Amino acid sequence: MRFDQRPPEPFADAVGFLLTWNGRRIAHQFSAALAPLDLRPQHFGVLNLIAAKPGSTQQELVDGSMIDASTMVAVVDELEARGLAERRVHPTDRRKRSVHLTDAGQETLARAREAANRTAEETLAPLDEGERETLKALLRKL
Amino acid sequence: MRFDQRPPEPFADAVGFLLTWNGRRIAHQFSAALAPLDLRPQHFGVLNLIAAKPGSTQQELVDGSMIDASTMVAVVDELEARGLAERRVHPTDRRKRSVHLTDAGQETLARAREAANRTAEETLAPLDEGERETLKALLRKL
DNA sequence: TATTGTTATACTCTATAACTATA
DNA sequence: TATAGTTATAGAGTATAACAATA
Repeated sequence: MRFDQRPPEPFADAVGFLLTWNGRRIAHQFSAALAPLDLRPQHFGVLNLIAAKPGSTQQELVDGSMIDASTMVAVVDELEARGLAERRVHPTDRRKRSVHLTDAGQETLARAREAANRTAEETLAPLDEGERETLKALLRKL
Repeated sequence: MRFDQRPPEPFADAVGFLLTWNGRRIAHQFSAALAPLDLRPQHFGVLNLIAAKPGSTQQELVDGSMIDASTMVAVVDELEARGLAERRVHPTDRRKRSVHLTDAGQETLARAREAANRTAEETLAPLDEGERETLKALLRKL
């Protein structure tokens, strides 16, 4: 899908289309903003979840995200392979793994958050502060 | 991706996330609404383009949509195989194909438009008329 | 029996590149 | 040489189902 052109006119009138199109466009830009850090949106989301609750089990990460169990394994695998997170044995249940951030993971998360904020700022530039709040409120209502 | 649950709280505060999530959710519902007619959103879009300009070449359909040329071949193939559209020889350029709707295509398009409107109505139910206009205006600005 | 994590696999969707026939 | 349409193929991304270890 190309985002370098305006959406074709016949469609630009439908709210649903506008939402879908803008949603994809923003997801795409967000993804591009994380690329220099070698992260995809999923990694960013999971890093945030771990930071919010260190020692989460993978099941908890699945519940807190919209990623299914087998994909979560792959995401945590990648984070672990790159030294951003680590699996530890769970204190009371040997089936479970407690997932924690490493120091490198903390740093990478901080930089990713900066990148995310910068992109959000760029994307929302056409809207002033009040308009952003209005948009957020409307989207929450949906 | 599951849309049967609310988005996880830590993310629900970011406008970008809300846009992406709602965009996907709506695309998903739209897709589901077209499924009984055995159409995917792409088919619907292309049917609309043909209806707007009967006899369009596939290149014109590509330019008017966000679908690339090889995918367009597949979409038109499917429409043609199901008797909704047909390729005719182009009057002046034998490389080109003029794509037209059949009567069945017209009817299916009409029913698809109804389904699309119905779904849009359901999805946007939480918003009153003024709010919908505001949302549309904000999304156009982005 | 049920759950956690895992693996292997299949499936969807789309883009890329190469080909043909025409211009 | 360039363009319209086509085909074959490869890639990303995700979901499904089956499995081992543990509860």
